Amino acid sequence: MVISARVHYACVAMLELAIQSDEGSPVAIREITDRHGVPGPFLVQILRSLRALGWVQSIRGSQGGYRLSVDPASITLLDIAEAIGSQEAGCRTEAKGTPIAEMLQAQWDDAADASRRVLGQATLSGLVERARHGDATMFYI
Amino acid sequence: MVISARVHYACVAMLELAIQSDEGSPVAIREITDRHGVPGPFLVQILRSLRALGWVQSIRGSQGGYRLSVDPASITLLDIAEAIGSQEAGCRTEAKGTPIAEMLQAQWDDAADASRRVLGQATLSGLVERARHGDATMFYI
DNA sequence: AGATACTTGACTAAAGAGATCACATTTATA
DNA sequence: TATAAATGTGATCTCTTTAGTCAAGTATCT
Repeated sequence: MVISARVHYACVAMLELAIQSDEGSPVAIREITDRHGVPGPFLVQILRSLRALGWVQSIRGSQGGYRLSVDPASITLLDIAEAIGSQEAGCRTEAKGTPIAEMLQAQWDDAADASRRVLGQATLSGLVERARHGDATMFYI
Repeated sequence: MVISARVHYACVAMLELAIQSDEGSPVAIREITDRHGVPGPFLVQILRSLRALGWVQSIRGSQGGYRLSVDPASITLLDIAEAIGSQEAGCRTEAKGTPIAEMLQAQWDDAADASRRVLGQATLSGLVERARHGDATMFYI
């Protein structure tokens, strides 16, 4: 499970949208880039992917922006990492299927599963809750 | 924890040496490449790294080869992955230290730790034992 | 001597990550 | 209706890492 900048930014964006999903107005890209120092055009690219997944909705024009279009309790960091990230988990060794290689592969898979289990339990809503209770500086607005 | 081909091959090599550590004669690179289809010159490069770590010993000349120079019970897959692999675990996000970013970072760290815990328990001797008992085809010679 | 096997250092090709840009389109609001 | 504020789209670019290669040299057993 490799966490690239792309995946990290995608999670930041989803969390920002989840936090502000109560309020009616959509969130502009600028709001996110300003707060997190994410390169603007790069975030656009990532939001496009998120939109293609049906997880966010975009509103064009003045006062436009993005809004979460799914229940934040139904999306985990694992979902985002697997949807946005590229490599198909673990190691693609191929080569010859010797017993040693197979045994190793099983270990790599076990390790990857352990990571996945952790990330699969972190829902957006859970993280938002945690942030709200744990740290007062989470309240913007 | 990313398992590159380099790390995988390093583990294959260490396991091969561990299996044949009983016998007096060293193991030639050819024996390993023949059995596992690893590109020869690439394996040489990897064995150099392992030698620099003090984990294997090389014997030059005819009838030469490599031999394990540490207790196979003292080396885990995690040790090999961290020594041979490049990236310093997890995600180097930097950017701004917002609460969201920190919270995410903690999750990435948790996930990486979960992987490490799995690999940290897989010692070479443990794997060799398992292979010997679980699968008769492990016996070469 | 000669075959076998490791030593060393430099080198290359391909892929992926992380952006960046220009230009088009949509919409609220004055 | 003009305009500013936003997103939409596709192409492109550079840098780093990964995987793998090559050539020439050195040591040792038989």
